[in-house]
Amino acid sequence: MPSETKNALSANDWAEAALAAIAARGIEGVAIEPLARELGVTKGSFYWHFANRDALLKAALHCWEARETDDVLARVAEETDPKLRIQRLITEVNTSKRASRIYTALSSASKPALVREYVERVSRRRLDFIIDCYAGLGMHVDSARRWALQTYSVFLGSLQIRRDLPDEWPASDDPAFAEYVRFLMISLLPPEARPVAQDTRYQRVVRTGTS
Amino acid sequence: MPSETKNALSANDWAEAALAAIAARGIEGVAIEPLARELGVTKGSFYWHFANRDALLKAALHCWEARETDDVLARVAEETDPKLRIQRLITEVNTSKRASRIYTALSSASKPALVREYVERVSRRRLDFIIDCYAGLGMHVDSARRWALQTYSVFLGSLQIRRDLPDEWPASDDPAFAEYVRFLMISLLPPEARPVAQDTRYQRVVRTGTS
DNA sequence: CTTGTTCCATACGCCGGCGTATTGACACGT
DNA sequence: ACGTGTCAATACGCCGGCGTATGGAACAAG
Repeated sequence: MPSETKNALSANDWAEAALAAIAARGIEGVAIEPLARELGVTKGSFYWHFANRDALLKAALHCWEARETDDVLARVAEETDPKLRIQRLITEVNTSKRASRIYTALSSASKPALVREYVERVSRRRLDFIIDCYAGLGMHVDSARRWALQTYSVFLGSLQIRRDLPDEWPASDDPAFAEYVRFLMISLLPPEARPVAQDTRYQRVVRTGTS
Repeated sequence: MPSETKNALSANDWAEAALAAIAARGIEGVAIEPLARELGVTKGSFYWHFANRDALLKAALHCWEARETDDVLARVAEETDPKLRIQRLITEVNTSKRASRIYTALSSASKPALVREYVERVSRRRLDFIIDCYAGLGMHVDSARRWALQTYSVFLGSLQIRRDLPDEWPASDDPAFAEYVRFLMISLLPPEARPVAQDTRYQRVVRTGTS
């Protein structure tokens, strides 16, 4: 019987620690002995739970995929209105720093082919989801694909900028941040789906030549 | 006298090889002995040109910064018209795979503080340049900043997507690629600066026709 | 009290990469 | 011919991480 009693470590504890290590030190930072030290144990523990380092990586990637797709996408998918869905996607730009660090670390990893497999699957599921969001607005597939590519690019690029230039990125409580989100709400939605209220100046700008 | 005669290796050769290694295997892939093997020499050569591994990294980063800012930005800056400048920036999305791999590898690197310093400087110079482009269109600084953030995000995100989902990204000769670039040309320019010719086609595409 | 299971510690051999020290092979001026 | 400077090969010690082997503590069941 697996026991969650006592202070014994579980395989999941190791996987979580591995994810933390990826976020902190990259994929190469997932080393057995340092992790064991952090967890207050020795390698002996690890090799009881896992066959080798690759098995640990696989477990960690499994956790990551679950959280990064099933969880996040399900959270956004709660919103049934396609327009509000996209808006929620945009605000998700401000996700945790940890999540973005893990993503870039995995994306830049070249060593185990295993990693690329997970990254590709997660990316594809995300992109497909966004394409569906835009398709839900009634546009053609090709068009939805373009809009989705742009929106996903903005999402990924924002994570990157927040990492590379943390000072340039407005904090969540900064009015400039809300301003930027509103800006994206307009930019990343096709004209006929754009929010109609708020800033009339934006509307005047956007509606040039239309109507 | 430094000699470019003979088949002797120069420090620059090592720096270039280091950049190639970063592109291929990440920052951790910059290891002296493997690099020496690739270059057909041994460590003895390396430690004559450099004090240690960090010195090599520094030299490689220096090359990278020069190429990634001075060169690229200068190439775009040839275009004096701000609108055409931005358009040229957009087409630069399709830069070399190697450049994007190096960038993500460096950006995700956590170990040497040296790397972050270079990444931050390059990123800032790029972003400032884009902000200037939009400011050149006559918009306010705050607005230019928002547009620039969006455009740079699209740029970075596109590199990421090309890496994570190479299949989803249209090839340069694919008509879908030209289509997407035109789409971005419109999306990433404020309405009053958008190309007029394509405007009607854009509207037709966006309309939810069933055809 | 023995026996078995679960979880971890210790000790070991191995390998790859870093950095140093020493030596050697050419190239040149004198 | 001889030294001097340039660039590279060889050999060595070190360290950190991987994986294995073995032993042991805790605990439950009989």
